[in-house]
Amino acid sequence: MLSFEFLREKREVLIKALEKRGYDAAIVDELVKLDEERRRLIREGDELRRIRNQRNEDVARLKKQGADISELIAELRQVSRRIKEIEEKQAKVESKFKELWLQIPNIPHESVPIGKDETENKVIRQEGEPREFDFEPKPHWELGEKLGILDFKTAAKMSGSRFAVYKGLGAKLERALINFFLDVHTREHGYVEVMPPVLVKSESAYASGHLPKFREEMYFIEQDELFLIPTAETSLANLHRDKILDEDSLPLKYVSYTPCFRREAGSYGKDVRGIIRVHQFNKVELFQFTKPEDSYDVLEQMLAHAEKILKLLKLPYRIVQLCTGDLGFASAKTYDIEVWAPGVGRWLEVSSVSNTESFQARRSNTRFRRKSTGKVEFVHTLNGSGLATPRTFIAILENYQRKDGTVEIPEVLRPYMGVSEIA
RNA sequence: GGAGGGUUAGCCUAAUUGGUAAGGCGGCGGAUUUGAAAUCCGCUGGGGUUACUCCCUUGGGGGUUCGAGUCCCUCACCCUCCGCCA
Repeated sequence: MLSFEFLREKREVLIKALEKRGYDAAIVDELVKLDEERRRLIREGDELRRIRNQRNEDVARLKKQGADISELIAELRQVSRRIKEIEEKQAKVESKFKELWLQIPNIPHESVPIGKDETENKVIRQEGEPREFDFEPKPHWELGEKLGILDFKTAAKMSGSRFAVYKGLGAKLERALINFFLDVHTREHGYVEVMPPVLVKSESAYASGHLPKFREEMYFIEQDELFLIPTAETSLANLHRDKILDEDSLPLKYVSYTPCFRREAGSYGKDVRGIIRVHQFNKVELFQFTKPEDSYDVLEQMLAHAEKILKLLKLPYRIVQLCTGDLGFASAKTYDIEVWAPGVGRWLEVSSVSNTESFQARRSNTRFRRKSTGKVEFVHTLNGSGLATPRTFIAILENYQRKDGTVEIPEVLRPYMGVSEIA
């Protein structure tokens, strides 16, 4: 959610931002109209309430004196009726306004390149060289099935397409990755480990910005009106909802391992094989609450924290800056990290690091009191995967595969695995 | 699932039979001071307005009333106990 400032004083900035993102800016006119209507009703209602408050004091006083107040009360009954009418109108206008306002995405940071979709994202740099193979590298689903560590047939029977059963060293590798990620971020990068619920109420999904726009992307438990989270970000954005934090406590750094659930509606036929795109996956998520002036430095730090994992795993990757057309709804600036997967011959997104500035903080009403002024301000929130496991799993199988279909385990994972290869 | 108790501002705590939320702490600003402490004064969340001595805010929503923290209904969350389950 944005400050109303953008609707009133900085309307051109808002319209320009929407256009850059490829949104229809016509919604702004409607919002302006509703906002004006809303304010008109507030003024009208305030005036009537002021009269009512004043006259009610007269009622109390006169009643104590034993005077006849029946006329006054009859008059006030009228005033109350009008107040009620106005309040009803106002509630309608406000709910319409809010509905539209919640659909407005964040304003892209000035450093974000303008572009219409993911084809216009910018590759900023590449780290590590893709390995030269003296044989044709196989895709992970072939390697995984042959090694008996991934079972797609059984998963399809149990749960349908886009699921996988991990077995034996496959399951262990998955668990090793999660533990390795958590250990690096808690020990080396100073994050506090958090294990949040993976089922959340709708208001939490609104706060994180996943509702209303991504309703179709989330699994919904109708009986209890709960959503399965698509990312730990959804839960973590609510950690300090409706709180005023101490300035000294910032930045607050959290790391969470959670399963993530995505319906992948509309992606039929895309990445149907293997575990590139699945309905349920594991992810270790970094999340920070910062002061506004620090958030862009923190964005770079978080990118480095996520990169550290790939460096330790010795996997080649590249950093991509998302253009305005591909930027996430809540994000003002995002870097993606893509790892090289030689078996499928593609760069795969394993992390997305975003600064939402105060966008989520407004929705979640998360603020801090600034010591120098004593005033409350919204914090900035940032999130980044550190990392998502399936595509890291893919990259390990495909990059560390041998000609005979066996896979070497990266050095740093061996203490977690207890073995040096999957054969 | 059943019974009872609770939710007041950043935190803590009040509020006769319904008369419009009182204090304390913390924080910020100011006065005083060589500086600090102490003391005193003001401010403290949201909104509207050219502006104000204006409006709103007692967990959410609704109702009764001229007027609701207070009475009624409903929902959420927390605590205690019972039942069920792990």
